[in-house]
Amino acid sequence: MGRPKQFDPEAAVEQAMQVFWRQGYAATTPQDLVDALGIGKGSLYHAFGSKHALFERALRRYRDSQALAVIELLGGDGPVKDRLRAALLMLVEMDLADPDRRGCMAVNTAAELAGADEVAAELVRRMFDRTEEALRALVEEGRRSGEISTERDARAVGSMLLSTAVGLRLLARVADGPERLSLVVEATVDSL
Amino acid sequence: MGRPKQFDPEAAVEQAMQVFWRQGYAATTPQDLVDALGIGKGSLYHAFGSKHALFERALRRYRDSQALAVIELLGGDGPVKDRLRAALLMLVEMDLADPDRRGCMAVNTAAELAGADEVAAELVRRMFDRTEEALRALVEEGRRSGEISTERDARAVGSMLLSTAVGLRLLARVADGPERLSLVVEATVDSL
DNA sequence: CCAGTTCTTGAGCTACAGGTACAAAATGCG
DNA sequence: CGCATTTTGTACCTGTAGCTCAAGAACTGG
Repeated sequence: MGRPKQFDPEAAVEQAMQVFWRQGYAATTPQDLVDALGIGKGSLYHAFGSKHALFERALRRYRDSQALAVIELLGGDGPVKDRLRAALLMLVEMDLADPDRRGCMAVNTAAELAGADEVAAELVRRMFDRTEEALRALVEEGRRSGEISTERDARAVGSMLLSTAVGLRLLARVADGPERLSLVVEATVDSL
Repeated sequence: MGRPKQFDPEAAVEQAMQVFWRQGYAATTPQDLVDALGIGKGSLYHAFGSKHALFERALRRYRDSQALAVIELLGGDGPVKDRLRAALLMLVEMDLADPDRRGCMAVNTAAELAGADEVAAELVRRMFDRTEEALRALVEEGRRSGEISTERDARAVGSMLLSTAVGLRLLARVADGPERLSLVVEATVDSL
């Protein structure tokens, strides 16, 4: 029924995600989006309704593609500390390899919109919650296997690891080299 | 020597800092600034030149007033761990007590502008460097007094603490309560 | 092949961002 | 007091943000 779409909406959201990720919400103009998606302005608004709605879809896409990837990495096998180190190092490498140094979109969104956009804030909150949950599960696994001390509360350690990881990704935005970030990873793993 | 200014430039920069801190750079309009500073648009541009120049001054003011306060807290006396805990808890309390939940302006600026504004990025980088340096000095003091293990590199631990503190302040932007953040502080201090 | 539906494009719209121009007003100086 | 100098308020300017709409193109069912 009706004329078929001439573009793939998912691909368009993907492109929008890349732009929002690089520039943030406020600094991204409809023209930026039109250029990146390769469709007319009318199509954009017809398909997505508003800049904000498109941002929301982009952020959900980020969650489903990027944020989950890290969590899955934590759930692999092998020594717990090795998994944690591998996951953190992957973040560092990804962040530094990105020519635009965009860091983590959830982190950037928290910093930019937490106070003004409750929908975005809630999405980010949940992403953080999921990540923290995965970290806590990893810690508990390590406690069971004897790799991690049982002295400290697993929940507290999980929260601390989330905090460190979030800080790591923010520092990656201004870091002038990999040394410091790698040190953070080592010190963090060693602290368990 | 000409007509004297009818407003205090430093007080104006202070107000501008509050606005930028709350809303970020891109989301702040000249009108917002005019309203907050209580001066005419002509005076604003005559005195500060551009929105960006005013932002830069606001960020420097943030560094000199806010960022240095934390560093000074670390340099007090008493047990090292107590000082660290007190400093981190103060951050948490301040961040949660703020009705606008603005978090740390340096962190927010890093997230918003690191990729697009080298001047701002450099300012933030230096703030982070100074904080990290203070944390490292604290760790070294703790090592000398026997409060902190000498197994791990002091520089690495200092970087890790910076990362955790930065993460903490970002999480404060979306946190729904104090529990989790307090857990992070305890786990961090206990990890030393 | 026509009716009804959905999509596309680009022009156009209102409001405001970000800044400039300028003349009036307020000073110190000789 | 006249003068140069600086500040102030307001009007004004250009460009663009963010969105809407009209006109038509591409489809489907009957």
